Amino acid sequence: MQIEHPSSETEAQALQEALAAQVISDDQFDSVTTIAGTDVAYDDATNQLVGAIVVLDACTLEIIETQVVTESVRFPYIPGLFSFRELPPLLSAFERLTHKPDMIVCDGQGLAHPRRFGLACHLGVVLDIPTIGCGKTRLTGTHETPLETRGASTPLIDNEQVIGEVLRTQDNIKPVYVSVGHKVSLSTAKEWILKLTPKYRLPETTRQADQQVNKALKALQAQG
DNA sequence: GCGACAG
DNA sequence: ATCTTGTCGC
Repeated sequence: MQIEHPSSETEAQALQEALAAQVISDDQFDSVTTIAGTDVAYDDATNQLVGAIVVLDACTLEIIETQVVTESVRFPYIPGLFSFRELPPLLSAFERLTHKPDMIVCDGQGLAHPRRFGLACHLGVVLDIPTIGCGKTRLTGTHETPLETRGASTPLIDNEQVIGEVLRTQDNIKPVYVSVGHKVSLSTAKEWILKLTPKYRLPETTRQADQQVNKALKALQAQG
């Protein structure tokens, strides 16, 4: 599976604007028994990207399957055009999965994006799978600071619209930025992120994917 | 014009 | 992302 590879920034933006119309921001899924996390890291020495998808049991959060791939960079990192860089390795990893997840939590924004089409939306639309965006830092929008208690949240606003939720996942710890990816409502996305953060700031899905990516990155650097 | 800008 | 200074935040 491959996405279209834009050859310019303008072309990429136009593609996002066209695809953004396909995003569904309501709950459109049945039961969620497995949930996956994704992460991508960059290796300076070889100019390659390492992408990982880890599938967890949605109830016990035990790991069911892991797939890690290493590929050459096809698009530079440009804020707002993040998905064109990270999607290729993630799609490759997804194709290899034996256990296709019922939902995916992405390491980045969904609708909380200048053109309402962040990585989570792009992955969700391309795979037609429910996705949630959960970023560590803000890309766009303004917000009040949520209370310091776990579960507290404030709306993320851009152009008079609610594009996401700033959610405190642990007491006195910096909040995360939750937004709709595809086929999952904002309120449902928020519930899932809370369920996936019983102990740490970031969702277990993201943490496991991050761990796999760094393990592969270390192995890559040990070679040459 | 300057600053800000997911990873 | 990664590294690092220094400590409100507009």
